Amino acid sequence: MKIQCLSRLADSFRASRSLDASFDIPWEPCPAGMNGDLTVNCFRLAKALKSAPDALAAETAELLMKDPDVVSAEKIKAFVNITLKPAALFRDSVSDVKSLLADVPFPEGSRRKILIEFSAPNTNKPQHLGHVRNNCIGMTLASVMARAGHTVVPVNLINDRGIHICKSMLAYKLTGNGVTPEQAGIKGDHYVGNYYVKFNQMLSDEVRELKAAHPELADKSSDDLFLETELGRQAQEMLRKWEAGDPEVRALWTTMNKWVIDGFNETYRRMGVHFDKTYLESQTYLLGKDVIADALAKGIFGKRADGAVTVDLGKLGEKVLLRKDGTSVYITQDIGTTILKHEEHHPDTMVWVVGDEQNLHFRMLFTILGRLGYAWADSLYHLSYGMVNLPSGRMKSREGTVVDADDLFDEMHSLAKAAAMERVKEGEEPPADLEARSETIGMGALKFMLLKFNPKTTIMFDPQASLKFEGDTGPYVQYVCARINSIVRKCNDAGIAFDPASVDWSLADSPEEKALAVAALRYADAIRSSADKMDCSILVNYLLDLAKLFNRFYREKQVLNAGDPAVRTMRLALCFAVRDILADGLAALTIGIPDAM
RNA sequence: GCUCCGGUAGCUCAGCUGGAUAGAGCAUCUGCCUUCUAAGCAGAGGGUCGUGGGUUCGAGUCCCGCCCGGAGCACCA
Repeated sequence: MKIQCLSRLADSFRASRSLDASFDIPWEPCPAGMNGDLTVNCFRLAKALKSAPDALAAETAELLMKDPDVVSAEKIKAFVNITLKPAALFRDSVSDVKSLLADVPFPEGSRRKILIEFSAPNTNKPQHLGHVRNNCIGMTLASVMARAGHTVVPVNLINDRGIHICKSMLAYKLTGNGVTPEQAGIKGDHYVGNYYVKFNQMLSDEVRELKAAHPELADKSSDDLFLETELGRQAQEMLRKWEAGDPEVRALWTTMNKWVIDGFNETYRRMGVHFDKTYLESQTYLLGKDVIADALAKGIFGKRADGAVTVDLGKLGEKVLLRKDGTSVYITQDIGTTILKHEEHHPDTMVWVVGDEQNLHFRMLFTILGRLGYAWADSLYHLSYGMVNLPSGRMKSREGTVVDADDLFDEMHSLAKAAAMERVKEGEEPPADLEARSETIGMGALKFMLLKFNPKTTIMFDPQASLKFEGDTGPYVQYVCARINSIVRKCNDAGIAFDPASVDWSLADSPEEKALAVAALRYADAIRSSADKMDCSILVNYLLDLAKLFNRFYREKQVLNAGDPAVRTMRLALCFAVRDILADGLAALTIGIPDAM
C-alpha cells in the first residue's frame, strides 16, 4: 500500500531533482507525545537527496501542507510531523485489508528459492529445549520466507548412525530383553534415550572398576578410556559391523531408529514442524569422499606425509578432509550432502539453522566449497543461533538438567488449562474445547517466547518467569483476536448487519484509531524484514505492537455500543482489519488462534 | 594465547543502514471489572547504555585500547 501524499511528495522531488523511479520517501510512525500520524525524518532524507536537512524539512513541510490529504505538516528541527485526514489515512491503509495482505510478498523479481535445513536430531535420545528453539526458528523462518513470496524447501537431516547410536543399541541388546516401547508404554524416542543413559551408566561403572584395578589410569577421562573398556570395544565393534552391513546389527538398528523417528514425528506434529524432505545420514555419510579425491587429483587439496588429505584455509587453520586411512570426517559428509542438496533442488540459497558453537565449521565448509569451484558457495548461509541456558547454567544431560521437549509441551498445556479454568465462574461449565484451546495457547506461548528473541542471542529459560501468559506473550496477541471474535459473535447474535462497502473512515479521527491504521501500514515490512534478516523476532515485536495498540483502542472506544451506527460500522471494519493482520502474522509464526479465551 | 559473539532499568530483552526526551515486559507500588472477555488498561518509581579515548552538527549505534561473560580453536558430530 502506498501513502498517497508521500507518493506525491516523492514525485515532486523526483521532478525537481531528476531522481530515478526507485526513490521513495522513508517514513516512520510519529513518536508518542508528538503531534501527528506520520513522521518524515529529513536527516535521513537529506542523505538520499544530498541537501541540507533543515532546508529540506522546510520544503517538505511546505509541499505537504498543500496536499489535499494533509491536515497539517509541522516542521520541528529536521523532522516533519504529518497529520492526515482520517479518510485519506484509512483509504491508504486498512480500508482494503485484502489487498494490504496481498501486497505483503516481495515483487516477483526478488523472490528466491530457498532450501532451509533445521532440526537435525540424533536418533539416540529425545529432543530437548535446545531442539525446540532450533525447530521454532527453522520452521518459522521457512514459513515467514514463504509468506514473503519465496519458494521454501524445508529439510531435515537425521543423524541416524555413528558411535553414539551404537551406544544405545548396545545397552538395549545387553539389557533390553527385547521389550518394545509399546510393551513398555513409553514413547519410542524416550525409550531409546533411556538406553543411551543406561549405556553411560554402565560405562562409568566399568571405568570406575578399571581405575580401581589400575591406579595409574586415575587421571584419565572416561573418553580417553573408552576403548580400554569392554563396553567401549563392543560399541566400536558394533559400529564396524554396521558399516560392514552385518544383518543382525542392521536389523536392530532399523528397529530402534524407527522407534525414535516415530517419536520425533509425534513431537514434530505437536509443534507443527513439516519437512519437504528428510535426509538420513546413513544414506549420505559416504558422500563427499569422491569430491575430495577429485580435488586432490586436481591439486586443490594436498596430502600430508602420513597420507591424510588436508586443506590450508589460511586464518581458519588447516582442516583434515580424509583421515590417513581414507575415512571421511564430519565436514567431508557435509561437503557431499551440500552438493547433493544443491543438485536435487537447485536453490538460490541454502540456509542451515545450527547453533553458534558451529560457526567455525560453517565458515570452513563454505570456504572449501568455494575452493572446489562452486559459484553458489557465496549464497550459503549459516543461521547461527544462541544456546538456551537455565538459571542454573547450561543444560547438561549428564547432570539430568535438560528440559525435555515433550514434557515442556505438556507443562505448557496444563498451565494454559489451569489459566483457562481460573476464569470459569462458579456454576459454569468449562469450555467444550478446553483441551484444544489449552494446546493452542500453551504452544503459542512457548513458540512466541522462543521467537521473541533475536536468534543469535543466548537466551535464559527460567521456567518460573518464562512460562507466562501475560505481558509480551503469545497469548497477549491471541487474546486480542479472541476479543475481536467475541465482538463478532455478539454482533451476529444481535443481528447487526455489517456492510463493508458503507464504511465512512472520516469518522475515525481519534489517535487510537489512527494509530492502528499507521501500524497496519508497517505489516508488509515486518514480514519482509524478518525474511531478509532471517530474524522472526521482528515480526513478533510488530504483532505485540499492533496488539498493544488494539487494547488501547478497545479500552477507549466502544464498538458495538458506539451510539452512532456509522461509527459502529467503521469500528467493526477496523476490528476485522486488525484481526486479519494478527491472524496472518500469527499463522506466519505457525501459531494458532483460539476462538475464545 | 588466537578468533567470533555478547555487556542497555532489580531481572529478561528491543533499539533498523549514526538523528527529536534511551524503550518494552516481568518484578515493586497506585488506580480501573453494574459498559463489547481484567490472559486487559492507565499511572509511578527505577538507566553515568561495561570502561577510557577518538571520529562529527549529532554516538547506545562507527573506530581504537582495556575490563568482564560465553562459544570455538579435533583425524567428535
